[in-house]
Amino acid sequence: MAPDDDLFQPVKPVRAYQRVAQQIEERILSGDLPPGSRLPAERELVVRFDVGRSTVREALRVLQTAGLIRSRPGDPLGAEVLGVSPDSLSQALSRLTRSRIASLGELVQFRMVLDAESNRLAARLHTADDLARMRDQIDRMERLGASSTGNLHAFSEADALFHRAVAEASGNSLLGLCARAVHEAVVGVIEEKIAGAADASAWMERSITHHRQVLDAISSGDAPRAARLGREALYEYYADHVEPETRRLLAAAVEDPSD
Amino acid sequence: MAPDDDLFQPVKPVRAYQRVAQQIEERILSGDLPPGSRLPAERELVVRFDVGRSTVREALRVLQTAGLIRSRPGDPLGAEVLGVSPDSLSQALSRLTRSRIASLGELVQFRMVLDAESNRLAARLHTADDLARMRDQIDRMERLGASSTGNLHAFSEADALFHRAVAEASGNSLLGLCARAVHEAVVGVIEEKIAGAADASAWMERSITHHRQVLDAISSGDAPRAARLGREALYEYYADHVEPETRRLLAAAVEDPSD
DNA sequence: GGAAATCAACTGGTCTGACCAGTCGACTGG
DNA sequence: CCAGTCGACTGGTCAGACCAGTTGATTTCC
Repeated sequence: MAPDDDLFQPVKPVRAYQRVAQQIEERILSGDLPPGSRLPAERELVVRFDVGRSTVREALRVLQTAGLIRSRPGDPLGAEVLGVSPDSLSQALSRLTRSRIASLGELVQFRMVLDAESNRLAARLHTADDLARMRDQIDRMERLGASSTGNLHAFSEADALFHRAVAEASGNSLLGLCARAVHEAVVGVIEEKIAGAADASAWMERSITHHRQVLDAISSGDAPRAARLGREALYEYYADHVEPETRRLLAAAVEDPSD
Repeated sequence: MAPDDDLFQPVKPVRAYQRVAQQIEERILSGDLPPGSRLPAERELVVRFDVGRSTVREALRVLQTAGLIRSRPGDPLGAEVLGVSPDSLSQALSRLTRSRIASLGELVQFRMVLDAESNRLAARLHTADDLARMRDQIDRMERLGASSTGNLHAFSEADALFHRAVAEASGNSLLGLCARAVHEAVVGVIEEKIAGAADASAWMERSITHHRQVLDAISSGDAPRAARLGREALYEYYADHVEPETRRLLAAAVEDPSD
């Protein structure tokens, strides 16, 4: 191996706040500071790291932006460790979309891929427990839908939990995490545009039917059908809301002849 | 619609630095501050926003962490606007992995899904230009491989450009961006463990062959085959390096009967 | 004795003012 | 015309102060 010019590399200055943030992040990611535990107070960190308070605060700001910690004025226990969350993921995705680097259509198509693959893998690798969790959420959705109080919040929470159960069954948490992040990014982009557009109870009805079909496909191990159902549902739901010029992307993604 | 209790929602305090950061981010994402343009100096922002310098600095720190701006001491022009970059995406993914929320196996499996879907869509939607770009990179890889100088850096750059070309052809930039982010996260996790392990020139040889096959499948519109090739290559390359207990995940992902 | 009001000791959020090392452009001396 | 100097910036850091809010112990009042 010829050590041509890789021997010396440009040295980049490391700011004090970076060293502080990195040390704390290391402790959190390694598990030394589990979620729920508390960081020392800012003024305490100042003496421990031997830096100024502004430096500590910039470090904490970075960690907070990354969703690793949360701080609240007046809390005598110090900042709370949250652990790793997909928040920063969805934030990054939402930025990509809002800056029009990625269109809404791409976002939805991306989620179609993610959901379809989650469903496919879940159909293959699920356990009885996984199926029970999914069934529970569908039952809950049904109760909420029947009561007609229009409690959409609880309904979409059950929906989220269903998807989480599928992601767990798939064995790949990344798929579920990313799907959730994409979903949040989509919501952040179109927001109210959909919110009250359609008749809520009719929509809930359809949603429940769809979830039942997915559960059926997964529990019977029909991977291709589970995947296709995931894609179709998203297409049906979002196709009318994406930019016309990207709709063909969705169409290409939904009509997958391989399954 | 029953406005039960959604009428009033808990009000959450908005910090001064958040308002500052949000205003600047808005200008960047909207295009008012295109990449390459400059922000006013910190002390200038202080008077414009009418806040303290620490507040301005925390706001800039947040934006810098998100990869939206870059600042350098002494620069009389102020912080440089970078525009939206996928850096924060890969950073978020890398954190998920390092915290062992996502295992290496999941990461690789995730990339299998991403690459396979990129290839699949590229096989359907490619243009002649796309194909030319891919061919260019393969040619470049071949020249680099033949010269046997072992310039791995340039080789992997050509590899990255090939994948970017595929992502562009697929019409979904998100797929490529995420794949790249995952790739960086994987590299960050196993790093040298692979670097000099195998014979470099033999590996380049195989890599070139694989890329030729993918290009062939894409240009002939054979979507299922393109997808399968993408999965298999990753499996072949990484299977030995993931944790044994997650290898079955990879196996489940690679042997997709649907294509 | 027990519930309610009070208070002191914190917390994080913000501001001010200062100093440093580095960068850059203009000025200056050859 | 070029090299060196110098001063006016920059961002990075620190110290110290004040504020509003939370908290828990203390005191007050029924």
